[in-house]
Amino acid sequence: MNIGEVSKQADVNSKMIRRYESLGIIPKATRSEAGYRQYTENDVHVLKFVKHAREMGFSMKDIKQLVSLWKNKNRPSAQVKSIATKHILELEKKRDEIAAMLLTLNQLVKSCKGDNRPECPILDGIGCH
Amino acid sequence: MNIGEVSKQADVNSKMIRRYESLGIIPKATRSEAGYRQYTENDVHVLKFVKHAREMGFSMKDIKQLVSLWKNKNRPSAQVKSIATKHILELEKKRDEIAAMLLTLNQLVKSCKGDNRPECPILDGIGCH
DNA sequence: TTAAACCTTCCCTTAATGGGAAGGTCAATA
DNA sequence: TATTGACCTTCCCATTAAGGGAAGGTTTAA
Repeated sequence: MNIGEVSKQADVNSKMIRRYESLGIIPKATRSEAGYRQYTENDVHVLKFVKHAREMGFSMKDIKQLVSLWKNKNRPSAQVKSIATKHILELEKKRDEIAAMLLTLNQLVKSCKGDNRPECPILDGIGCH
Repeated sequence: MNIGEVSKQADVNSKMIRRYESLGIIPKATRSEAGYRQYTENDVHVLKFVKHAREMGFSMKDIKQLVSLWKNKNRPSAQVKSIATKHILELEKKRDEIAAMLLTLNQLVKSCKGDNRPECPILDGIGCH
C-alpha cells in the first residue's frame, strides 16, 4: 500500500503519517524502488491506534510511549495507567480553567444589552476585574 | 517608565509587551534618546486590560478589537457582545470535547488494574474504540 | 572605569496540523 | 509513444501564545 491508501483506510492525513514517522511514533516505512513508502494492514492498525489516542487528547510524547507499551506484550499495565492518569489530571485542569472563564464571561454577556449604545459591562468587567 | 517598570506594575512580561506592540494591540511606545520604550500610568491600565482579556481566554485578534472598542467611547456594545458570545461558543466547544475525553478516559482508567501484569483495558480501549 | 542591571533586536523552541512549492514516478489514454 | 493526471518525495512556511537566549548598546552607582 502507498501512503495515500493507508491514509484513507486509517483516516489519518498523509502529512501526519510522515510526521508520526519522523517523531518515531510509528516505525520507518520500507520503501519501494522509487522511494515510495510501503505499508501493510498492520500499519493501518497502528495508525488507527494513534488516531484514537489523539482523539483522547494525548500528546505526541504520550502517544509514542503508549504505542510502545501497546506493542510490548510484557508491559506492566501500571505504566499505561500512570500515563492516562496524568493526562486526566491535565484535562481536568483545562476543564476547570475553561469553566472559570465561562462563569465570568456568561455573567458579563448576560448583563450587556448588546445594542447601539456604548455602555458595556463586558468591557467594564475586563477593565476592572 | 521603562519597560521593566510597566512590566512589574501591570504584571505582564516585557517580552509580551513588545509582542503586543508588534501586533498592534497596544500603540507603539515613544522612545528615549537611547531607544528605550517609555510608558505612562495609562499604559499600565491598558496592559492590565489586555492581561485580563487573556485570562478569559480571548485570542490576540479578539483582544486587539476589544482594546479598540474599549478606547472608542462611541462603540455599540453589540459589537463587544458579539465577540464575547463567539468566544463563549468556542469555549463551550472545547469544554465539551474535554468532557467527552474525560468520560472515556475515566472509564478506561477505572477498569485498569495498574499492576505488573500486561492486561490493560486502556490500551484495548484506545486500540478498538 | 568598571560592573551590574537595564534595554534593544533577532532568532530559536514549544505542539499539532497543514499549505504549498519543486520535482520524481506511475498508469492510462490518445 | 508521448503526454497527462494522480500520486509520491522532501523542504520550507504558517499558525498560537509564551518565552529563552545571544549579541550588543545604555545607565547608574560604586
